[in-house]
Amino acid sequence: MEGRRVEMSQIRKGPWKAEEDEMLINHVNKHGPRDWSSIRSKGLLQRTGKSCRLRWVNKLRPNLKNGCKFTAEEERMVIELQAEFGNKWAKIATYLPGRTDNDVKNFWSSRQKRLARILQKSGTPSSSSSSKLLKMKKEIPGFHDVPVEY
DNA sequence: AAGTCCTGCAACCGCAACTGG
DNA sequence: CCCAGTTGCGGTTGCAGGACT
Repeated sequence: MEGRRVEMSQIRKGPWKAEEDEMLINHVNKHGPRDWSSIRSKGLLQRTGKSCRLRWVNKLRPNLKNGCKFTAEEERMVIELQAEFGNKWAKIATYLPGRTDNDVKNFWSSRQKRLARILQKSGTPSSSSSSKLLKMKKEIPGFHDVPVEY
């Protein structure tokens, strides 16, 4: 039996294909980075306006630092700005050329998890025996840039 | 060599904020 | 002013691929 019928919604979700990217870039080149929902109403793509905007802002826009890790300098800035503004990722991203709010958010989230792991390991003595989740045996990578509390 | 476990990232969701009719 | 549609934001999740056993 066929599981799901082909989406009645006719709205595509998930990873973007190269042709979709091309179509989106083309639209932005013609009309600028706006009118996102017209892309679907004109039948150019089966994506929601939200999805188009997100794709453009995070991956297609020119001058993005895609796929390269945050530098120590960028890391310092994020920490500092987060302390000042809180989780205002879009605002923080405006201080970091080539980085998006999603980049900053992901960076922060990963960092938080990393810190939590380290705390768990060094902090609570009893926890070391509890679950298999705690078998982070080897020393934490990048221990040098850890807390830096302010 | 082959699972299994983790991690990081792309993209989603819900709601808030804005816009124009 | 209200309402409907659109855009912006922050939190969250699913999964591909690397690390570990």
